[in-house]
Amino acid sequence: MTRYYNGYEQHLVALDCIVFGFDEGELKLLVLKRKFEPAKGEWSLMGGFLGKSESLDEAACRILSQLTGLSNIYMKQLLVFSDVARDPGARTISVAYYALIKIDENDRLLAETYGAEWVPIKQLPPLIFDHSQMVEKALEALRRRTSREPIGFELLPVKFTLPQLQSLYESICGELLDKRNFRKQILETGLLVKLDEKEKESSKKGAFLYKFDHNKYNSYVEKGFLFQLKVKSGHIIKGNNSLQV
Amino acid sequence: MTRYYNGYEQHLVALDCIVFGFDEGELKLLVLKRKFEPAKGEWSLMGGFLGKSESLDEAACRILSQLTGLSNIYMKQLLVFSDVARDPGARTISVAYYALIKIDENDRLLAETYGAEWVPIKQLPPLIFDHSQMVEKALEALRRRTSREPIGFELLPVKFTLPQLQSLYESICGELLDKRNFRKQILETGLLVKLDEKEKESSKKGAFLYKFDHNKYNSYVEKGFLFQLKVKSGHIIKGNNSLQV
DNA sequence: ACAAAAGTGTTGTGCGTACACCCATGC
DNA sequence: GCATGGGTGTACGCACAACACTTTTGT
Repeated sequence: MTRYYNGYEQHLVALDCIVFGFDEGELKLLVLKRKFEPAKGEWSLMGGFLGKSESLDEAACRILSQLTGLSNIYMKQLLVFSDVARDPGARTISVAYYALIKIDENDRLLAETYGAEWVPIKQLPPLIFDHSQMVEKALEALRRRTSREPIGFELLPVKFTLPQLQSLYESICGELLDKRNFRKQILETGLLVKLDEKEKESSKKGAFLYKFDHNKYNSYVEKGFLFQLKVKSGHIIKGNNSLQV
Repeated sequence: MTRYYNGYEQHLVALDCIVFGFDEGELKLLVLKRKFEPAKGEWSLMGGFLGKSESLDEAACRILSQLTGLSNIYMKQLLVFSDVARDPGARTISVAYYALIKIDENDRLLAETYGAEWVPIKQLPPLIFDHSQMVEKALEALRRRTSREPIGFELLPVKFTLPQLQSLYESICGELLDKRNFRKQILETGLLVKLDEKEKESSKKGAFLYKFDHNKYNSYVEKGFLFQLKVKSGHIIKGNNSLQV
């Protein structure tokens, strides 16, 4: 390939990955103790640098997989951070990605192996550089997308109960929702398939398991239907305003 | 500053700017005949490279001002494009920005001076590289933002008429709107100030001019109000489905 | 006088919201 | 038998969509 554009500045291009998971009824974030200078030992997002022969999307997947062993994950570009002094190690620009993970036992072990940790988003430690800002932006993006598309399902196991789903939505919006309205709305979409099994971990009665109908969803999307999941505008119900994500 | 991160690949970081304007009742885009190789002479967005001592936001402003003489513009980061082969001139990644401009006579001359041209978005010529994709994404972003915040006003002169405003919204959503519903909704926000002047260019009767109340808007935003301008879901009225942007 | 665009109100209905009680089970 | 969480239906009010005629003025 002929080289044009000689004489222009070149830059280190980093990627940082905000990895969301949902576990024990809480929205969690995967963070890592940084293994190199500068800021070695401090909490950080999963990061790495863009290589010569890969797109950013590819690099993001590679980095996530290198640092956690995870693959096949819903990932999305968020925003580039480019303050000249954002990284004391060198002038870098960093492209933030966010990822939604269905945490399972396997992933929990993997993350541990790699020294990563799932931290409830309400109890995040301070992160290096501008990583906390990145998390803030990612949360806003997650909220916005959740109200437009059913991406919440990317955070749940294949089989899940309605109370789990509701709890997930509540964690994301930071508001408590009315059980009956929630169930009505979510079932009305026709995108949930009720299974014949019950989950009996979290209650004596047990809750029915559902799965998300990806095929139906995709065919709706092709037809141009939009899903405005209306759960966003739910109201706070029992004086508990302290639910903050 | 100590240098860390040695040995990682460095990259050319380009910026491309999708500049929207609204003129003669149409949504338009500012495009440019490229002045250098590769693809010299073909239509392209306003572009340039990130410098050593500037953030992307700063670079975007600089580039827009260098290529068109425009400054003080609403600008927003859109998305990074990073396919390895996206630019035949060299491996570059490009950060797309979009800008909203109040076209006035002055700007029209400036753009001409710089060899830029305002083209109706319905009649865009093919653009180089992945620039057409960028425009597509920018349009989606514009539509989304328009339904959430009153950014449409960034595209109109300080004083504007309601028919103009409606026509702008129609251009953006690609749908015709009902006059009465539109006026009711938009006036109900309380964000428009009716002036004592009429604009008489486009009709014999003349239409009252309004201005947008930025102060009121900002104070609402501070109080945490959200503006869901509901115009998005307007319906097509007179069988004219051909309005496509 | 007529063409062309600006301006103006009302009504129906569907959706979102609020709300309270029974059910199944494990201990 | 009781505590715990799962599951269910209805009524009200509002906000959105549909809809047609009058006004002004330049030619």
